[in-house]
Amino acid sequence: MVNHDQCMNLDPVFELIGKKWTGLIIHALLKESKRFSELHTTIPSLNARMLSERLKELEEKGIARRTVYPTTPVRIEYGLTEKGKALEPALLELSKWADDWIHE
Amino acid sequence: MVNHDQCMNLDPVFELIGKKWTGLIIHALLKESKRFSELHTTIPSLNARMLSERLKELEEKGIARRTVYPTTPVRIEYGLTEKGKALEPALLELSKWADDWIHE
DNA sequence: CAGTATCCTTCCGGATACTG
DNA sequence: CAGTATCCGGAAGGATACTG
Repeated sequence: MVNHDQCMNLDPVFELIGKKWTGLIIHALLKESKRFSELHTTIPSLNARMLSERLKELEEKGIARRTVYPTTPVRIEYGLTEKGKALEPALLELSKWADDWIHE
Repeated sequence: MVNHDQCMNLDPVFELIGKKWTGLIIHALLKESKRFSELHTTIPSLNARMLSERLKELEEKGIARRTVYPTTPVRIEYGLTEKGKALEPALLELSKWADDWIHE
């Protein structure tokens, strides 16, 4: 569809992680796996429907993983796959850039 | 509005560069300044209205700069500011991640 | 060449209410 | 707790035609 150009690989990246909240969710999961409600309180301004939708997308993209622990009551945790964890350096660079250049 | 949290600085970043085409445009300008039509042919699937809109946004954010050379005919070039150029490491990391993890 | 104007459809995402 | 269903307004963005 598009020419082979070495810069073209950036477009899919932003389609994967450019949506609202996605970066925040990934960042929150980088440190450790979290339950739905933990994510919910970590990012208070993000409502449940959005969170659910984003998590489902991240699962489909192979970035996040949903694990069910059959305890009583069940414990459901979201964590990152290798692919997801591999985003850390990039997010770190973005974060650094924000520190340097975004002053409110 | 939201709690002070060290991860919160990622949200504005994606608001700045998360929109469709933005990453591609910045990447294209990293190597060298380009004219409108050059950008247009570099990213063929991006139409003129979008390109114009994104460039205007990037200017407002202080990431790109529009320079008019009063030659005949006038030559208009778009380049990156220091702030824009500072995004290179982050884009590189994202690009690396794409190479490693996005196989069609 | 370097855009702008207009139209029009799809997608996004917030609020709210409900479920096992 | 961990979500899903539904509704709905507004923004995003593609196509096309036009301008100095």
